Amino acid sequence: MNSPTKKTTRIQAANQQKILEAALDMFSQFGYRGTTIDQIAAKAGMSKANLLYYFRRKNDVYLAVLESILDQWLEPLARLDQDKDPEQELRAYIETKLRLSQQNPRASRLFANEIMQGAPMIQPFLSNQLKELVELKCEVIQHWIDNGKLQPVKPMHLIFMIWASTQHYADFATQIQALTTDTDDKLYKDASQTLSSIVLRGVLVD
Amino acid sequence: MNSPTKKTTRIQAANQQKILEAALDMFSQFGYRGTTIDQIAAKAGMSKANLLYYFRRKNDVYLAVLESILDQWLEPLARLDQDKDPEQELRAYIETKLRLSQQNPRASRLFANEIMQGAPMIQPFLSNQLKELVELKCEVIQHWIDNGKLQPVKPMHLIFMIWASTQHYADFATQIQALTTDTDDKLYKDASQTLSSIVLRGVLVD
DNA sequence: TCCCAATTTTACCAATCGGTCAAGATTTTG
DNA sequence: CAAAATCTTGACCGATTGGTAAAATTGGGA
Repeated sequence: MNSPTKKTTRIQAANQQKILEAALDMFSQFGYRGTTIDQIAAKAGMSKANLLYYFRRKNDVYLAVLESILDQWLEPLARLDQDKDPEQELRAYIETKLRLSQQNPRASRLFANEIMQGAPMIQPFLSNQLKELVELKCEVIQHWIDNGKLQPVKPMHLIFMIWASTQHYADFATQIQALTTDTDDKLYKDASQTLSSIVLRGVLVD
Repeated sequence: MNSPTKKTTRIQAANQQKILEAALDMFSQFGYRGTTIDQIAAKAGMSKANLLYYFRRKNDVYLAVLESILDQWLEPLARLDQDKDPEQELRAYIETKLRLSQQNPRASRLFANEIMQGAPMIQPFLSNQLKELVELKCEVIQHWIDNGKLQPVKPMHLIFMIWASTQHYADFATQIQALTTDTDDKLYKDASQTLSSIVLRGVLVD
């Protein structure tokens, strides 16, 4: 099943997918400790023992789901291009992050949950891949600042600000739904407009 | 113990406090389902049965901790004063929220955790107290916009932005610690400077 | 169609979980 | 100081949890 030399059968592919979907739902809501194998199995429409035929332990399911979302997390930031216009780059970055939040809020919440639990499973990812990428992109932002294209802000904190304000719509969706009756599309449209205008007006040099 | 006519003894006061402290720690990390009574008791330095002498059920502990932080959540936003200068008010709001994040990150994470679990315990708080306050303060912000003091942004989204970017330092502290070696004080000082400058430059009318 | 591999289900296990209770220890009160 | 009140804890309970093994069922290829 996790052997690279074995073929994945039709049933395996289907069931693994079902399990990962169900697991994403449950882990993103209740975290690792708060989610039971039975919950995931029920959501995936199978028995617990059946689920454990495909993934040996609860931990393996969790890691598989986490791994399935981590590349998504790196990708938008990796796109920030030093040689392009900062206004366009930052606007695109905010857009992409909001699109992610809208299209896969559970992934955002899973990530948030993992971080709040102290990131037991992804500490290497944070300290290596993410750290390297963030440092690289801080240099991009600093380059723009040094060239007089952006106001002198702390690059890392600008990145945090964009992460925070775009992910918020996914992570705190329950709160937001209690506060507004806007449709999803209107909500994200207004978010995009507001965040872009404030961030860009706040960092661009005229 | 929860009877309003009974005196709280010295030991009760001390032990209840210990339990709430320990519970804040555990619930903020693992959420309701992921936290056991034994964990809390161990952290509070007592037996599980002793803990249950003071709080009848796990749910009662959870509610007590939640209730102890919810007023903190309303208070900074409640202070936004329509008759004062928006620059000062927004700056103060950001400052206060960052102070909260720095001084009680666990409360922030507990709140985030409760929201991500679908807010089963605080739906009334969200729909009533918080909603009313947010609507009221949206009018304050809209008033400033109508008087030409702020750029025309969606008030609710400005509030979300400030919440998101200030709470992020508490909620994602593990991630931030992996990305930077700054001291806590330097981190929050830079956060304050960056967030204030971007938000204020982004919404103030010159 | 048959046979074997893959998949699913059932039954089971030890450990943990939220909670209860009663007895002994400690603190408070008059 | 003694009695009453409060506090603490070990033992216990039924239910749940992550997981295992074997039996039953299904799928696929010759």
